[in-house]
Amino acid sequence: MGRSPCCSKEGLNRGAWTAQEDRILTNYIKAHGEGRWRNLPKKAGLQRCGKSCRLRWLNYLRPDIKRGNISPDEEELIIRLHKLLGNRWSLIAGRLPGRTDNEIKNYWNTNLGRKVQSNTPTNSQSRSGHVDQLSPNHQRDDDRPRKVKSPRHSETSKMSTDDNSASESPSSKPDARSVKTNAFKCSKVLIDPPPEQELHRNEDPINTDFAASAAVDPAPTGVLPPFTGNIPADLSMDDFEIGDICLSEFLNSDTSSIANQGQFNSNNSITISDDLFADDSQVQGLGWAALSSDSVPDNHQANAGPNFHQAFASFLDYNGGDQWL
DNA sequence: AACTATTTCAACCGCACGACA
DNA sequence: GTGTCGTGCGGTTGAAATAGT
Repeated sequence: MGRSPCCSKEGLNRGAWTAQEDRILTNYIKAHGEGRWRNLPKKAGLQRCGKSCRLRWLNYLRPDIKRGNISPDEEELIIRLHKLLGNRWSLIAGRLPGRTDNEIKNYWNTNLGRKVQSNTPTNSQSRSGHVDQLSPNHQRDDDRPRKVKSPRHSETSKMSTDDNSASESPSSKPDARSVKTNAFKCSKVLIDPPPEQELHRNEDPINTDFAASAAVDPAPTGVLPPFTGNIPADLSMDDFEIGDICLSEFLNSDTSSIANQGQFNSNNSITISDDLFADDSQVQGLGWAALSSDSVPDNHQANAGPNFHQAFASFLDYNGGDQWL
């Protein structure tokens, strides 16, 4: 397609940003807002590529960036999300307020990838091609003690942003949801379906065996049963497709908005709102997610096995006992 | 103290996608 | 339908920091 490069690279600064460049970029964006990255450097008076400006802002200068070490809770969430999503760092970042995809990617490559690998002795990384992205100098063959993480403040850019974080700590924004919210690139997510006997497939929407399945696993309509354990071990990444938009929307939504999209029923089925059916891609996505099938029945009611039910609940920050509707 | 090896992570790169003309 | 623009994504690189000798 012969695209021209995003900017002429001649005469542009590369490498680490200086405090002055950070200041210029921050001031410009505060005054003019984000976007138009290609023209931004020229207008702001920066000798930088537009992409570089965008990256610097998104990964470092934004006021809602959370700094400091990844907490154990965040780490656990990253592991769980990575298990479901693979290397879709922006999606994962969307569930970690204040964290960037770049930061999570780096953290995974330097810490979690190895940790997860050591916890899963056999071929856990080969399923979808992730957990194998360690660059050569990241690969280690033992469990030597790791260096204590310490700040790598350069004399340049870090200083300016530390000021930033000090003045606007994440704790002052308890409701910050995420740094990035949209991620549409994921084309396929694969999850093992629960064991066959746990799937209440809806072969015939008119004549389903809901009564029988509800008797096996009763739960009040509209209320998710508490999920206290880990993701079921038999949930893995094969044989099961989820559409892009559905999953990203689910993962980037709070439970209140999800409540408008679907409802868990007493028989472990999910009833999907008409709104979702307005978009075929979402229908397919949710259909696959709920049914491990590639269709959704006419009555908009899809069935999910208990395992999938629980996994979804956990990923959506479900807090036991909350009402979905 | 000096040097080398290792680790970390900010920044870069190429590509893909949606919007638009 | 085609090409371009604007943007976002995931993979990779390499400078700097740190640990080890």
